[in-house]
Amino acid sequence: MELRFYNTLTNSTEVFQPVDSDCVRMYSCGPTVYDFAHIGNFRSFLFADVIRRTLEFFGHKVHHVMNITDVGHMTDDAAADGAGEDKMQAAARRMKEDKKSGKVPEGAVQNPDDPYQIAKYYTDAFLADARTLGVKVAFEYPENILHATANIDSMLEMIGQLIQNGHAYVGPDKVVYYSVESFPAYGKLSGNTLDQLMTGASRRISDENQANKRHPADFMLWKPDSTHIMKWDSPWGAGYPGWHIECSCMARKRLGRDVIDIHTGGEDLIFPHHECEIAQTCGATGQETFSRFWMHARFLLVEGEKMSKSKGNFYTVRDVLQGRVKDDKGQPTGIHVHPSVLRLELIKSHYRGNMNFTQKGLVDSAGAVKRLSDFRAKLEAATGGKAEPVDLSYPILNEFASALADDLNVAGALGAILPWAASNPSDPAKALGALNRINEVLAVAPLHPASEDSGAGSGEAAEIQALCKELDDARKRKDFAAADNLRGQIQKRGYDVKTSPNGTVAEKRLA
RNA sequence: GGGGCGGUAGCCAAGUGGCUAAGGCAACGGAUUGCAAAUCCGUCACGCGAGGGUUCGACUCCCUCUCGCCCCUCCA
Repeated sequence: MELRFYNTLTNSTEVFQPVDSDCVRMYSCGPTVYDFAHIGNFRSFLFADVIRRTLEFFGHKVHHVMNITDVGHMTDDAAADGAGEDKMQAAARRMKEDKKSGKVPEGAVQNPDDPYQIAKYYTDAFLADARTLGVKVAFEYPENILHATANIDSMLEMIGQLIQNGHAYVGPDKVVYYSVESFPAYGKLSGNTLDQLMTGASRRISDENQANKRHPADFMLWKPDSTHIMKWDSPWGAGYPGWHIECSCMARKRLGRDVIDIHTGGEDLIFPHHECEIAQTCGATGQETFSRFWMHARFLLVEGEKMSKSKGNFYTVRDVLQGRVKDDKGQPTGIHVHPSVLRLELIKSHYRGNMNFTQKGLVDSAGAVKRLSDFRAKLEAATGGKAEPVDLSYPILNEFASALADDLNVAGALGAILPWAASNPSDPAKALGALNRINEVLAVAPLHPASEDSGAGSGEAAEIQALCKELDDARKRKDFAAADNLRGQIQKRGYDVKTSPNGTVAEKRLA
């Protein structure tokens, strides 16, 4: 089956073919580790995960690499926003407050003034969240998730190559800049052209800083700064690297190719980040192409609005999982969300449209996850767990695959399998085989055990069971008022109450 | 101002130049139930942001407008 992806580089949907047929090499822009990653970040990471899993579904071997930005970049290279505080310093300040208030566990970060400790704290949190949500590459740390600070050498090497190739220069301020005019293709990815950028509407670039550059769009590769919180020796003085260079270097180094297959990120990274990466890599390698495909996920909205801390709709993964999503009255629901539910919620709509994250959507996704899980349980019961492998000629699998092959149409794929998951297949062993393959991509059923929810406490489970027993007793003696009351109590604690042949059963709600 | 993406029922969300515009949720009717839940059966867009144009025929192609989102500053 032909795989087609929308390529930001050409603004069109193209048939995907790897450069080398042995393996697809893809790189995803990962998180900065100055704070917890939020669900918008994870929409992008999960989008990359779905690409990877889809490629694997179609039989490709995939080498997926992601970066962790732990260099203490300034909030702005040119201090144009007035603050100009180093992000790592800001994190340190926040960390000290959080330690005082007990938000950071005792001993988690010994010394907040050590940027590596802060980076480690948030890196660990990111990896934990990513694994909880089934992001495959997170299980390949540290081989395929690379720290920028561990790769300064290759950045220095690439900067040297760029100077040598005439793509970079040392400005009067001793800063090493990339010369965008030396790279004619600059702007191809984003559609921006140099003259348009020059007259850019933002006007937030300081004149002082611009005076040192040959062109206003020239960007920093290395900044000598002996006062910076994180600094390394270099031929251009002790300092730190520009933001864009790490991805160019680490993709090349770890993937072992000058030209890779797929590069992913959020839509905001198209310009300047990815544009600059292309200029750097191609400037250094002399190739015309850095990545054949550039794929970008649109932004996530929360209840129809931009996510922002001031609006109170800013959620981390753990906020959602631990029931801190607010309902329409602005109160936390208190209902723990199963990771599979959040995963599905964040991947279920097309990546090229804005996604609206809502409490209602979460409940919706919980229903879908439950249906798929119940379906699996039914098939396993019917077959004793013995699945028969099926190929793409199996009708449902074919529909599922066709949708995915068409620019990652997850919603279309779900449209095919959800009614199927409510049916009674005549060949349960084959159906189970199909479900297994489908789940390689979706990874939502069975519910993976990495759930923090599983620690709900055996005490609670026993209590709920006792309440169910009481309920059954009440029903037996036809004390329906008491029964209704007990049912209400159980429901209030986040369980669905069901009547089964073996008496009342309570199931924890998934969202 | 420039570059890019999107607007499909109460909500989420596919899709196609021409059979009856997927699927899910919600809602409604029925079976079932002490009542519910779960489950099962059924109903639910004469319409695809607005207006033009091309066409035998467009929601799908073209133009204009409009709304939303991202970027031109760090940001998934």
